[in-house]
Amino acid sequence: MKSGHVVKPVDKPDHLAIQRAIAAIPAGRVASYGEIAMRAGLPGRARLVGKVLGDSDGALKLPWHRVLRSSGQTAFAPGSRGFREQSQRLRAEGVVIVNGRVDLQRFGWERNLDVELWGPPRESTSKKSRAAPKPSRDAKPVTRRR
DNA sequence: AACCTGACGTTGG
DNA sequence: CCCAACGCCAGGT
Repeated sequence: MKSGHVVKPVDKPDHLAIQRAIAAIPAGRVASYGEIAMRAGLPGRARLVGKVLGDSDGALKLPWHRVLRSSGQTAFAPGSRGFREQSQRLRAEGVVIVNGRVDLQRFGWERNLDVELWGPPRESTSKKSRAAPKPSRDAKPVTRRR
């Protein structure tokens, strides 16, 4: 049977790669659409990641709730069904959400070492961050050499 | 085929 | 921090 005029929702290599990447996010950690695209070998294709998730729409057993925007916010409108669903699932895994936002420095799958070692870029207009880069509390004993 | 629409991201103002 | 402009690309009209 070769007349495959019926294409399954997801069977493209790119989609499969994305699904694998999402499935690989450890519980209790989160990753941005861009990171997933990157891990899937598709840099710059964050949108495709959203597409895949939207199409599958929970049909697949993927940890979709661990995928956030690069800002640390969910892709759903605050207060919406999806927003609450995702928030709840994340909290259930121990992910802290403040103002509908997750600190990617702490819960990101691949955290940014630069920030952990050098602290936030430039002095934020905030009150702190003067002379105390102060690594994240759960920052591992990164044997910072050099 | 042109045009619009996204579970997005980055840069600049 | 908010917003606009692009960049990106698969699908639907």
